Order: sequence, then C-alpha cells, then structure tokens
Amino acid sequence: MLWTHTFIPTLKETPEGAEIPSHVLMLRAGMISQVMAGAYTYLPLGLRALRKAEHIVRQEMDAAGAIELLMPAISPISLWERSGRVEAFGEVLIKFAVQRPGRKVHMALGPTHEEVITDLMAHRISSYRQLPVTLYQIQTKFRNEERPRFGVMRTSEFLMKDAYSFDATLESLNESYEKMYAAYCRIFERCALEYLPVEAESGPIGGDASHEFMIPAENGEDTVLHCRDCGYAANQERAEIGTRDCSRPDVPEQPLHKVATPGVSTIEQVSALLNIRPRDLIKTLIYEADGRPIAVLLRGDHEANEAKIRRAAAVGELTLAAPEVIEAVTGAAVGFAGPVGLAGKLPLYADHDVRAMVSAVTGANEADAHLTGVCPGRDFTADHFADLRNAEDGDPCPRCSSKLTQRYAIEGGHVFKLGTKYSEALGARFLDHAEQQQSIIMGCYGIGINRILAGLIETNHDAHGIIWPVSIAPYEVLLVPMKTGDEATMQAANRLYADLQAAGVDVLMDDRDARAGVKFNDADLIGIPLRIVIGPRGLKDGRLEVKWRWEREPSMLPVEGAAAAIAEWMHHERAGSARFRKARSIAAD
RNA sequence: CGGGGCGUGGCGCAGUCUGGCUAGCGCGUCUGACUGGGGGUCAGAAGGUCGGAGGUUCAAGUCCUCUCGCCCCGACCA
Repeated sequence: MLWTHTFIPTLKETPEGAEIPSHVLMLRAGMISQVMAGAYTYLPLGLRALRKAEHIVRQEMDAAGAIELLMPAISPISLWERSGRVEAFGEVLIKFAVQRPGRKVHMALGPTHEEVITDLMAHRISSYRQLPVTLYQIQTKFRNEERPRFGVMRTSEFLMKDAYSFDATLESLNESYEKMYAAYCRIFERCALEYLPVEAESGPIGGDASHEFMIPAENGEDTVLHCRDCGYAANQERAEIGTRDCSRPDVPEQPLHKVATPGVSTIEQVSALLNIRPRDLIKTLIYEADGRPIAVLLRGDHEANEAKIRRAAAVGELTLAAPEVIEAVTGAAVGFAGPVGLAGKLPLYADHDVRAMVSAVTGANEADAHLTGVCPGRDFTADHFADLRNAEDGDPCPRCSSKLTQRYAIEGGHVFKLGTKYSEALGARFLDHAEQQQSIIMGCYGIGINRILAGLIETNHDAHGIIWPVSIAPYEVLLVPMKTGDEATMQAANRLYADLQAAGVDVLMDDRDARAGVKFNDADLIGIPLRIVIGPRGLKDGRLEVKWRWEREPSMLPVEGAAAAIAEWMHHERAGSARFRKARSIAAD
C-alpha cells in the first residue's frame, strides 16, 4: 500500500481528553477516531491491526475444533425475559422497539449471546450423539456502559469473539474447557502479549470453573493477586488469603471509653479526628443476607469482599443494609455502628485480622459517638471468624509460604464453565444413553478483540509512539524513500516494494513528498516493526538502511537480495515474535 | 448516579475573574520560491454560528438561567 493512496491522518498533538498511552497513541497514529463517548471509527490502520488479531483468534479457534457461525446483533426481548437477564443486565442491555404494520416488535442489541445460541441448540440438539460441540463467532457486541473510558478499552460497542461449548457430561465439559484454555494461551502468545490466567469467581459449578486472561498493565481496570513463587493468580474478587498471623501483640489493653465524634462517621474522618491510623479502627458493616441483617467486622484499612461474606454466611443474596435497617438494628445512624452490645441481636462475622486487634476504635451504636479501647473477646465476641476481605499486596499466598503481589491488569479474555443455567432456562435438553432427558452442560469463552490492541499498545510503546509486534502490526514493513524526486531512489524503492509484496510481506511505502523528519516521526508513531530507508546516500554503495522499531540504531543491507532476506525475517517474526520479545524483555530490565 | 474539569478556525491553546474597537497565538491547509537524512526558510492566502437556547446591558467569547456534549475520579460492572 502507498501512503498517499491510503488514509492515515496522524496527529502531531495529543487530542484533548485522551490520557492513557493506548488511547493517545491510537488517536495520534490515525488508527481510530471518536464518534461519541464509547464509540470509535476504526480508520484503515486501526482496522488492519484489528483484523490481524481477529485472524489469529479465528485460526486458533478453528485449530481447537470450535466451529464458526454468526448470530445477529438484534434479538427478541422475549429471549432475555426467559433467561431473566433483562433484570440482571438492567440499563446495560440496550433495548428498543420498532414499528411493524399493526404492532410493535421489542428487541435488544446483544451484549453477549448465551440466550440466542442456547435457544438455537434447544431446537437443534436432541441426542447425546450430537454432543460435544463448541461454536463461536466474532461479532460486534453492545453494552450501554455507564461510563465508557480509556479509548477502545471500555466502549459501548466492541468486537468480541464468543464461543459456547455444549456437553453431555461434566467430564466432557472439562475437556472442552481445557481445549479453549489452551487455545487462549496460544492466542495471547501469538499476539506477543504478556498475559496471566487468573482464577475468577466460578458461579454455580464452583471449584476451578472460571479463569480470566489478564494483561498486566499500569492502566488496567482490574486488580489481580499473583504469587511469583508458586504461580497462584486470582482476581481480587476471588483471591484467597493464606494463613495470617493473628496473634495479639503484647500491648496492654486500654479501658473502654466513649468519645464524642459529632458528625464524624467515615474511617478517614474518625482517624483524623482521633489522630489514629485507619488500621486501628474496626469497620462495622451491616448487610442484609437473604433478608436478615448480619454484621461484618473488618480492620479499618481493609475492604469487604462480598463473595467471601456470602460464602461464610452461606447465603444467596447479600446487599449493604439500607439506612433505616441500620438504624433499627444498631440504634444509630450510618457511620456509628460498632460490635459492642450487638452480640445476640444479629450474627457477628469478623475477619481474621480483627482477632489480632487490641484497643481498637469502633462506632458506639449511638449518634455522634465512638468507643476507644475496644478489645475483641473482652468487649464483644464474634460468632464467626473467616476470610472476609479483599486480598492486598503483601498478603500471604494461599498455596505456598510466599507473599502475594498486587498488579493492575486489563481483562483480555474469560473462560467460564456455565453449567446448565441457560440450558434449563431455555429448555436445551438431550436424551442420554439411558434415554433420560438431561440439560446440556455449557461453557462460554470470550475474548475482547479491541482489548488485544489496547493491551499491546499499553505495554509496548515509547516516547515516540507505538511498538508493534509483527503478528498484529497493521503493516509489517514500512518502506521510506528519502527523496521522492530522485529517480534512482524511486526506482530502487518501487522495485523493493514490488518484490516484498510478491514475497507476501505486508508493506507500506511512505511515498509522500515530505521531509525526512516528518516521515521518521510518523514512522515511529505508527510503530511498523521494520523500517527500510532508501536514499541516494546508501544507494551510492548499493545499500539500504533497515531498523527494527525497538532498536536505536539502523544497520545497512545490500540492495541485492534485500527482499528475500526481509521476507525471511518476517516469516520467522510472524510465527514467534522472537526479536520483539527479546527486545522487550531487555527494555523491561 | 455523586464529585471535579473542559467546550473559542481542521488540531492544540490564550482571551472569560474585572463586559468595550476589525476575536488572537502555535501547528496544519492552499499558492509560489528556495530547500531536502529527525516535524526547514521566506512571501502571500483561505478558514471562526466563541457548543446550543433564553436573558441582563448602549454593548456579551466574557455576566445570569436553562440545556447539550466530552474527559477524569468515585459508585456500578452478566
């Protein structure tokens, strides 16, 4: 492709509103253009990168035995009512009605396709002989994100590969799941992405039933906990905490004392007023667990983990109690609850770390007052001790004796053993060996194609621009003739351009009549992995200049045989990104 | 949904607090000349409903009211 024939509107300055590197660089490199909050046009360069990612995903899905199909973005709202997800999704589900002669048809834009595909299988699968099967599509999804942000990372319309497995038995589901898991590893590797599969909340099947494929990145929206020694990795919602030292420090207990704290209710306010650390407080949260109030006690600097609380209390539904309920239970407004005197009124669930606290500060269960010198065991007794909080950096690993490291990450993919949730709701059953009706056991597997690009740029760029690996780069080679007016230069450039194309290399030639600085700066910005400069200077000696985007200095190559040599490099780099990986790992040190 | 910020030629910004003449600057664009290996120089030119509506005033980019959009933080996220 010739630069002057395509459309690459690069930007010299950072557009207002773009903050993180991937967003800034995709805009500046002329890959995307914003249409509205959460919706972007993919310009030619961006589309090419997107297609490359899509191609890798498709190849690996096919290789793993998944079968491609394509479902519509629109579907009848009735399907979503049957699965109960109209309520579950709420405003995130984009719903609308269209007028047909004499009636209105209600529909939704698919945020995912469990309902559509399960309905399909309900009609077309009837026997165990038709199972297992895994189907996938690469399709645009719609979610009315409450807060779209970070460029293409969180948008209301995005490209997703979603796959669904259908099995007759749990063992078979596990096999389908393993195949997808392995395919995901290959996909992220081929995209040259650093990735971390982490355990995620597993829903109805429990156990090892859900993994997220995380791309560690400073600007990631998710938090993961990772043990570098044993490899344990989980998202923050899921991460367990190893055995903690809960012994009480050998300090004298203070007497219980009530202090006036008018209008001071948050952890920050109380610790500032009393000149103590947040960790010296006991945070008392009142939840409604299946409709009954319970109290959850945490150290002041810790965060509640509702999944853990739900498990510890063995309940299904868990929500923070409404202010009226809190007042009725504790006798004080929100922000002044405390465990002292609460025992017997409702169950007290305490996090393990509370056990080690001496002379803590808590709410006094009366307006505008807190208690100091509160000692667990002496002043109140918890009914249960459990792991109830989010894991944090430095917490003990649950699998070995090491410590967990906290990292931010972008969720690039998710694999999930669904079980029979949708097949039961939508009547997708089959007849087994024993002529018994069974619900099909399902799994679902998603990859955000746009996030592959955002994740790559987020983790591979420098002050000048993007650094693409060959496998995803919009073009593999950028050919830069230094002087478009010089006949010898253009002859050599055109010939190399044709030879590279003939050798199957994706080549872009910057044939603009522009100054060297302009071309070089744009080259760095759009990040094509290999830059080839042809100019009168090198041509005198029959040589041209080659430079990988991640290298500082160029090297010279004879014009004779250059096309073949470059094609060979590309062939290797496409497959394994060996040069890219090596350069990036050196840069990381 | 709560908190904060921003809307001024294609892009990035100044001007708004303290109302006042033809609304500036940089980049980009166009024409011509010189130039030609990291955003070059000179000469000339085009291009703006100051997000929108209403109001105050002799006078509004600037003050008031409403409204639309965008960004960030938080809450939320099958």
